[in-house]
Amino acid sequence: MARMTPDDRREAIIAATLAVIQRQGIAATTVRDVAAELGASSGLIHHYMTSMDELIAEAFERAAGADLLATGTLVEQGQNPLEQLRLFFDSYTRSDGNSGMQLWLDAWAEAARRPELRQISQRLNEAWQQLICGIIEGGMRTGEMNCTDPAAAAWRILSLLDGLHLQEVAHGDSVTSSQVTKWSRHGAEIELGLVQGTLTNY
Amino acid sequence: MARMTPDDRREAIIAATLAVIQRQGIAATTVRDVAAELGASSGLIHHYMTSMDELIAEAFERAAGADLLATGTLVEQGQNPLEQLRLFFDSYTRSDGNSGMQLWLDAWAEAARRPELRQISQRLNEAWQQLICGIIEGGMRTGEMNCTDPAAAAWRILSLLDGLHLQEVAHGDSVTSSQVTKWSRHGAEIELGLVQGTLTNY
DNA sequence: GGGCTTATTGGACATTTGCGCAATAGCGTC
DNA sequence: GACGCTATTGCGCAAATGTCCAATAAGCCC
Repeated sequence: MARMTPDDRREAIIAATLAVIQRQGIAATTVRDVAAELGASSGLIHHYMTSMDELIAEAFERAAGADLLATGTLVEQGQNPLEQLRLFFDSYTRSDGNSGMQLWLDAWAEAARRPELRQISQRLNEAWQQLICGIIEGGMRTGEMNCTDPAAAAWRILSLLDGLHLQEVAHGDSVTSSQVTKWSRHGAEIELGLVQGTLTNY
Repeated sequence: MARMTPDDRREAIIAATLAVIQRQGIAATTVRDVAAELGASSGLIHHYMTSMDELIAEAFERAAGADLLATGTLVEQGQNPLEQLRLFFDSYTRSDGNSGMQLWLDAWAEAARRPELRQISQRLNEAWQQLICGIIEGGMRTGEMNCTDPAAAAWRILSLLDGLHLQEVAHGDSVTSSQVTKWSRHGAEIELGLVQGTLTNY
């Protein structure tokens, strides 16, 4: 393997870890898999990461953080709160199918037993809620949206989305992808006092 | 180890498995751990269970099935759909703190890797949805509740509850237990056209 | 008490895992 | 071109895991 700068190599390792995690899930990811994905030896991984846990935590943060950033950037391009909310749902629902959600399922389950992972998972989830909350507050200022408690509404919208998406990813066909899309938007509509169809037909 | 009836032994194994799962999670549960918990040899486990997956699946089914049955029985005692819905929320929110939900988090995450577990998890989740759906349909007959699609509403109510509860169990303090209680009921109120406070103040 | 059925044992086996370490080789410096 | 630093290798090790199996012994029927 070509010799690299420590910084570059570290990035490459995280990227490779990410690829493996998205393919097999956190629980099934091994040092050897990452090394193979990287095209390097397993010893190299341990030269940069003190433990497997650190590797997993770092990769998860990178992956989940990237999704958040992507959606956040997209939302910013919306001209008004309603359009921002639509962009949010578009981005969230589309995010490369199920691999991203499986990552979250693993993270939530493991959070109870891996403190580092819990911290990251919690921080990112709160950031997602903040993103929605910001849109709602904007919508209340313009009068497009209406609710009594934006923070609570944001948690409900996010949780409904996660809860539905979870069923789709874990069980496949009891809740379908299109139902997740339709139902989560419907939930947001009645939550924010929007006319039915505002988020689905446009 | 004292010799037991196959039926009794099987029960004892499942109980021991459950204890280990609740202590360490599904992913970290091993045959040897279960044997130690049981105070027997590891070989005995395989005399009754053809594989580790079957063992996990059976134990999960027992625990999660019992919760469902308990809530279902409680709901049946409600005199009218509205009271049934209240009993449902009471039962769901109270169920022995977080250990039950952590079990579900493990199950959802592991479902992708353990086919038998996925099947059971899916069946039970659908049963929960059916339970809620039945209440809603009853409420529509009596005119107490109002919604366009009871099945979809049931999935939304369940998913919102799971999504919120998930945050509480995984992250501890970004969403609190009382917020799960309040917010999930609020979601059901607006979902079913109930007056605000119908499910929270009574 | 003898014999039969089978619950139970306890370890063997192959595989996989995270991790460490001595040896190797790539790259910059003089 | 030689030298030194260190990125990289590739194997080895100990521990853990699911599964299997021959040996053992506990209960039951006669």
